[in-house]
Amino acid sequence: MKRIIIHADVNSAFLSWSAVRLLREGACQDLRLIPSAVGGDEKLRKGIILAKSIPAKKYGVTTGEPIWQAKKKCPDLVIIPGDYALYSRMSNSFMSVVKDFSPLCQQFSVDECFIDYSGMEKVLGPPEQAADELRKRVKERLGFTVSVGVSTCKVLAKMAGELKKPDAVSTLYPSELEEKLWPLPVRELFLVGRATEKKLVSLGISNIGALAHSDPQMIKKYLGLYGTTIWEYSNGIDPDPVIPSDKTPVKSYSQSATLPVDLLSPDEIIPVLSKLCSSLAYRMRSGGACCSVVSLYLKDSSFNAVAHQHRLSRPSDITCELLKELTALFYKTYQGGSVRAIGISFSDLCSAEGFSLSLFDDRSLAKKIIIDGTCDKIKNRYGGKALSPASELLSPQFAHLTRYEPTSDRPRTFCPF
DNA sequence: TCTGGGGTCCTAGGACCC
DNA sequence: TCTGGGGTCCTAGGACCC
Repeated sequence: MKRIIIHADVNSAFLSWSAVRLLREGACQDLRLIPSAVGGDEKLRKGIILAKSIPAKKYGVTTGEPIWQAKKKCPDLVIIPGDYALYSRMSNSFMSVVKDFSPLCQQFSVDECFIDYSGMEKVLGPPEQAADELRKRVKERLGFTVSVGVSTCKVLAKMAGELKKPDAVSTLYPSELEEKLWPLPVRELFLVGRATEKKLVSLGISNIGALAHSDPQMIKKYLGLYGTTIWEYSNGIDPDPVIPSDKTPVKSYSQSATLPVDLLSPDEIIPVLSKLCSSLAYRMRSGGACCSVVSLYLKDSSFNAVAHQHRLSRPSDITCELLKELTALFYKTYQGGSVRAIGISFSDLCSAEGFSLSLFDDRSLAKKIIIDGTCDKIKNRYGGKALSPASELLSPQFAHLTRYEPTSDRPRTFCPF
């Protein structure tokens, strides 16, 4: 059976989603049609471009660049703030339409997915026709556009979608590689970033065709396993199957925050660490997981980052245990000076099922587990702001770090641990 | 005026064991 | 006194994606 993969990608997702919402609320201007962008808050030192409209792209505005720099390129650029709750709802709506179209789909990011269409031609018609049907359905039901790519493997379907934007269907079958893929700069290939581009160019390889025709042993010698992968991609080889999203386990949880002001001492930093830890531990428990490795990174005002990690003697999902480990890592990492950003992650995950129960023999642990469980129930019922570490009283400016917890307007109560 | 946040995967070096 | 090599685990850091 011939393999057919379809890839769908929302055009300028964050910007489109905000634009659709504003139009529904009565705005007369469609942000997608003028130079515009979604940007972070400059006052909170998060002033970068998160998504831009196609007209903004024509001015050279790029995702990830500082807002002031983008405005230099395009003085009339309209900047709107991000709305993550909206994006999460829009992403879910998008995936519902896709799943309705075909259950054999894999969500690849907030605004992208793959569908395995193999063997479905007899029921739903030629893949190009089906892809166009999906494009129309999303536009009619949700009001935003997608680019859809069709090919015989995931990487080519994804690259196909890049060929024509917005609101379009493109194919990139193996027979079309020479015409459509190979003339493109090597940087356009999936997984070729700035560093790899530099190495490839130094080897005399500047377009995808040159990579496809190069000696794979030589590429492997310079770029390792990764080199073999991109060489295969350039030749349209990608056996990676479409795995439904509910069958792809989460590998790690992480949370980080750039602070509105630099912090200068452990007394200021530890409360933030505590906040991140309780928020992330809650998220991990909600996912039914325990971790065996905790990591911490600190970024100073010069953007130098240091990271340390530690393997636990046994897996844990208990907030105060995780915080104890993170605090020890902090003192190992922190050499004094200013801290601009702080991040933590929990990895090497295992299922929490039955695990906590086995720790109940230890009375002090049992207490901690009960405390976490009670806090989680309160958060689930009354929202993440219903409970906060008492340390937050000393640093209320960091209250916004819990954006992954459920929201509620109920009054907050401080919890003494 | 600078430069977010959440992920995955790979590599390399050191420790340790057999 | 001087000397092996293979395997695994742990940790730090980098590259890439959206």
